Amino acid sequence: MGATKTEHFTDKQNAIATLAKALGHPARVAIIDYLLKVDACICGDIVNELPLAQPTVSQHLKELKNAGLIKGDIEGNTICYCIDEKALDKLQNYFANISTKLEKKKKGCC
Amino acid sequence: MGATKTEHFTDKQNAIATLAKALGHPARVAIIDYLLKVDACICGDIVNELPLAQPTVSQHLKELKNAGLIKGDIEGNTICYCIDEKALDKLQNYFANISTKLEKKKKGCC
DNA sequence: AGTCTATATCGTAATATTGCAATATCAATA
DNA sequence: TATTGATATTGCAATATTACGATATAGACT
Repeated sequence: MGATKTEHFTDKQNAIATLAKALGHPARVAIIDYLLKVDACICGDIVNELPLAQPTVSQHLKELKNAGLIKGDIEGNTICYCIDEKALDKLQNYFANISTKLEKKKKGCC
Repeated sequence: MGATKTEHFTDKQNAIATLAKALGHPARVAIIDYLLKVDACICGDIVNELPLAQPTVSQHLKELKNAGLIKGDIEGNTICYCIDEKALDKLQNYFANISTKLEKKKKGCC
């Protein structure tokens, strides 16, 4: 035991959970924030922006990449990371959908 | 080592990470889905809806509650869980904000 | 009081995540 | 081709998460 029973849930639920999990660490939220702040996405200085050692940052970048939240093109010597809009659209849609559903209810017991 | 260095990140980043982390497991996404689906939020049957043992479900509910995503009122014998709109609004705003920022860019290098 | 039902907590095993030093890789450049 | 600079990978220790059986708690109903 100890391993998540992904097979018992729907693909959609697993997909949202995977994306949410990737954002479930402040360093990775900080990375997304930074990629948004920087004008272009030619970024080789993410490591300097974060209060973590280089291998740790590299690992967080890998996880964001695996989850599909960012993509990284090799740009000669450095790597150009940027946000993958598709994944963020998925999340935005999910939460927008929840909000409209909650609007419609509004009678709730609590 | 091994513990997340929350103190090095902003409150906002930590707040989003906490909410996202709470949704970072398919069972918890499934719980939110179920609470949305059910008309009223008088729900004592979440355990029967999930393919997990009762203590496990209880633990997931606790985590959602700690993160502020749901609230639970004791309703005599059972407990009435329902979604806490405030937390979901926070998430929706966060992703909506990202989307508009991404709209404005659009020139990106990737 | 005793029983049933719903939920929480405890204890614990299996697994995953976080963080970093050391090391590897690989393109650019001297 | 040797060196430098940027990033990835490996290996490992500390910690956290996931899951569940056993047990506790507490209201409802005999």
